[in-house]
Amino acid sequence: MTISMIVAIMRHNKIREMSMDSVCPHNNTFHCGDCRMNALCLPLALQTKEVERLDEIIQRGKPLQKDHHIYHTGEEFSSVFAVRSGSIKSYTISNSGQEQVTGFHLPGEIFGMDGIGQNRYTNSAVAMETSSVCEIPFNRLQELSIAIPTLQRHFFQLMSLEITGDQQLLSLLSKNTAEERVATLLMSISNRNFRLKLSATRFRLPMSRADIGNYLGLTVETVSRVLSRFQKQALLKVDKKEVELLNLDKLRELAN
Amino acid sequence: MTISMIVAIMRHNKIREMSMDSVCPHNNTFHCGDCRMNALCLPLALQTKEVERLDEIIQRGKPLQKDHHIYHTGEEFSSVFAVRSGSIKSYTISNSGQEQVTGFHLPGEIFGMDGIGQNRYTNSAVAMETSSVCEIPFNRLQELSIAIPTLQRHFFQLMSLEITGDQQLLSLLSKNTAEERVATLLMSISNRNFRLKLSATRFRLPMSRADIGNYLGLTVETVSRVLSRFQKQALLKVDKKEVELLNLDKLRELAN
DNA sequence: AGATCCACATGATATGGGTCAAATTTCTGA
DNA sequence: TCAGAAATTTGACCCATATCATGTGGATCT
Repeated sequence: MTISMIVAIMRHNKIREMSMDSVCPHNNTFHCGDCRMNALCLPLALQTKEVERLDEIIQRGKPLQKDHHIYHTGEEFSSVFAVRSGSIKSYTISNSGQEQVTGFHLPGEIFGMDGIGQNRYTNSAVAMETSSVCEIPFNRLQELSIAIPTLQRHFFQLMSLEITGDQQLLSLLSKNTAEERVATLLMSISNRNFRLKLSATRFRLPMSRADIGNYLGLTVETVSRVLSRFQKQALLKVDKKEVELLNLDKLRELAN
Repeated sequence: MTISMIVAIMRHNKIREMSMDSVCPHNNTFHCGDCRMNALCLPLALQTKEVERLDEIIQRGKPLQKDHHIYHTGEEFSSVFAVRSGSIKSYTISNSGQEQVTGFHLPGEIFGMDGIGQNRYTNSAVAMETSSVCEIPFNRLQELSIAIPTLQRHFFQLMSLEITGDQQLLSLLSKNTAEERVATLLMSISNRNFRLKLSATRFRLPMSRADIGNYLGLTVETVSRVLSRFQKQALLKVDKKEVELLNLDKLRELAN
């Protein structure tokens, strides 16, 4: 028995396990209507009947282990994805061959929209921890958008928000110091956790220091030093990936 | 006669002139079908009949003088715009109160999509020279997208391309040197000029050095020094805003 | 349990581009 | 056409962050 066979079996078992875990008792499928995320995710702004139609096209609960890819740069685009649990990292390989982290995706967030423009993904997407995602075939979503104008509008909005988010990040990288950048990322995660009804002050960073640095245009060393400095100033406490924000006001001020 | 009156008259004459210049002989309106840009702009990928329907909703040829704004940050979103002639700059005011240039728009390009997400423009848009733009009311465009799925798809693609473009810029800012950044911008403008069937090697930079620096996350001084250095290395010739690219290979290599 | 590896932390040093200053050129308005 | 303002260039110096080096603790494999 080869290693790849073992991996395949493990993967298969994992899929079973995760599916069971989220299954609707009577018919073995899981619905957007039942998902914890439905107030934040695509169903947002849809009516019950419409959610049911969206439900039909979504392939739910794809489970993924840490470091497993959802798609790679250059692969043919077919779907966008919603994070159901865990966390996903998007990145490209820049012209000069280095990785560039372009985003971190938390539950309820949609990713993969970069693939629409050229009909292939420009980013790769990888699970930063055990995660599950819903797959939304884009052709079906387009059709449905014609039938449900609210959905079309909502999706235009999502893409627009991605644009403005990237532009804010541009501004951050081009005008702000290392401390401001790190504080901004911490506040962003804090706010997104709050939206998820999780603690805004105590959470686990799903990404490595290297990913943080890459995303913020800094080196690992700088990220590490900034976190140490923040801890010394009692702005927060870090222990490995666990963070506790102690002085939200000051951090918010840094993040501005 | 006051200055503002003279300006008003000049402006009026300018409007007349611009309108006349692009007027359809029989009914005093200008159509997408006749526009030089129609192979690059929104009508791309539409059939003749469909272009006529798009035509009906577009307000064409809004003329603008240098430094006139099309919209400001925070204003209610209503339309996206296409550049017909001239060039437009998008920028936001960052949290810390400084200007952040987020894009330069050349003829055939669409801008204003940042407003969709929050129903207000997050950027301001200003003419960098005498320009004209077509206004596309977004509600009408959405309706039309339902009737013409090709248009819906095309618009999704446009937005996705804006996302990937911003992400490439992120990578540029976070990983590349001043020389690489400037070379990348020059090659970008060169390529876009080529697409417009203009010279790829000799053109006028519509933006100031300050705008270039701001866009690329550099100071004016650095931009100026890089251009001088490039000239010393015979990669190009700059005379004020006129540029002639002399060594495309080397510049392309820097831009990678 | 020991060996290996990897993420993270921290110190020492180097440097690209920022900052400040000043000269020069170009634009603008009367 | 001229004066003042604005944009650009260039030089000198400095600093935030990169780079290089080394150490430490925790995880993984055998």
